[in-house]
Amino acid sequence: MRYPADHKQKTRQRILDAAAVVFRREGLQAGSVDKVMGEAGLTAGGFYTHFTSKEALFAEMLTEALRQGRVIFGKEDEGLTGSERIRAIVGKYLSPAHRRMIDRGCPMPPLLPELPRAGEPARRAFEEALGAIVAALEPHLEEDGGATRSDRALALVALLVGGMTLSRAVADDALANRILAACRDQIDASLGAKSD
Amino acid sequence: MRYPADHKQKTRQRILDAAAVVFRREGLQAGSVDKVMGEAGLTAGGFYTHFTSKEALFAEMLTEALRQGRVIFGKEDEGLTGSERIRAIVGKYLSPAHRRMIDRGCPMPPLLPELPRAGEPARRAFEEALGAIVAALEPHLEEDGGATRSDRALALVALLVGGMTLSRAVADDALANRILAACRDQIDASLGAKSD
DNA sequence: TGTACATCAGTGAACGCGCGTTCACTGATGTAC
DNA sequence: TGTACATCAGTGAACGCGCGTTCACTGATGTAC
Repeated sequence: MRYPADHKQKTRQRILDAAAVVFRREGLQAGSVDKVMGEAGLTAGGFYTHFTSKEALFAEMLTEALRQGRVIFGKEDEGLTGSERIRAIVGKYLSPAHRRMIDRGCPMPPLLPELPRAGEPARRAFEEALGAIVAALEPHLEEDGGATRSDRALALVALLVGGMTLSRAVADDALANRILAACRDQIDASLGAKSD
Repeated sequence: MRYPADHKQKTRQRILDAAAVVFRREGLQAGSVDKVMGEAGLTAGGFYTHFTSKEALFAEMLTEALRQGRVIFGKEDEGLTGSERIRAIVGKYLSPAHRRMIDRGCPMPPLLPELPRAGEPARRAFEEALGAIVAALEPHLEEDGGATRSDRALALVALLVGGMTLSRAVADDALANRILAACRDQIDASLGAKSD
């Protein structure tokens, strides 16, 4: 090998990182190969020595972005357990800072609606990631009536994703923050007791 | 006037109806003027006698689709009140039938993530519609601790939108239905008492 | 009633542009001697 | 150490295509007489 062994691999990773930013900001359609390569400091032509197609890049980028998110769900505030742990995660997720940070934030709110239009690999990647997120959350939740802990985790993820999506869709900042607070309060209440 | 007075207006409405279908199915970027006009049985060139731009069509289509949805939130199951009314609305919203019907269903799950990328008129249209939806729901909800009834309505909408988005993003039907059921159960529990 | 005409909603070809993808080439790199 | 060479990641021009938008035109319509 005439180049350092990891040279190509590092470039590939740079393209993946750029794609994560561009696709979250612009969506699957408007996030073009040109824009991704430009964000990575490269030209469009070289793209195909690293990936077979734009669709393949999207699926791999989604897999990795979800894996990073999973780590956050799993590791953040590791000292805490139970409802305290859930409250800490929810507080960070449904925050104005996360709302503003579309292109570095959770990939679910901007990209999930693209999945019904995207290919099978992207959908399967998401299913797997969702399973891992649920697995990370459910030890800290309790059963409630007929609802298992993983059911409660699924509903929690739905509320997080829906709340962030709604909040980002409105133009008025005060309303956006009210939406986030309302969702946090709802979760607080459902965790029992300690509502304010 | 050489044509019937309402001829042009009916065509305009046909284009709006076609746009509602095409944009929900394909998104704002991939839903082209050509496709919309084709869906309406027309050719692309005639579009600009009815609308000034694609962006203007999107904003007007969104306004109308949300208005229709608002009517459903407001009028469906008018005999019922309180938590029974909420349960009826939630049952229809978080149903497998609605999950399958992307292009005739609620415009929020497929289109809200486009709004941060779309123009101001579309965002304002959504804010107004969200206010109306909240107004339709809140009489049937109760305060809980620090959360007002409109806060609870906002969180409810977030859970509906998030649940449907998650459900449509997975490929496996059984998992999709589990997600819908988990969200329905979560809402049931938060309405108090009558959980199963 | 029948014919000539004015209207205008809609057609279809054309525009400049950016898309995803291909491919002949370049030039920085490390190797061989 | 210095020079000639082989490698291959990345360049940039080109492809066919569909986009949003424009505009000269068409032809079905209702009106006038």
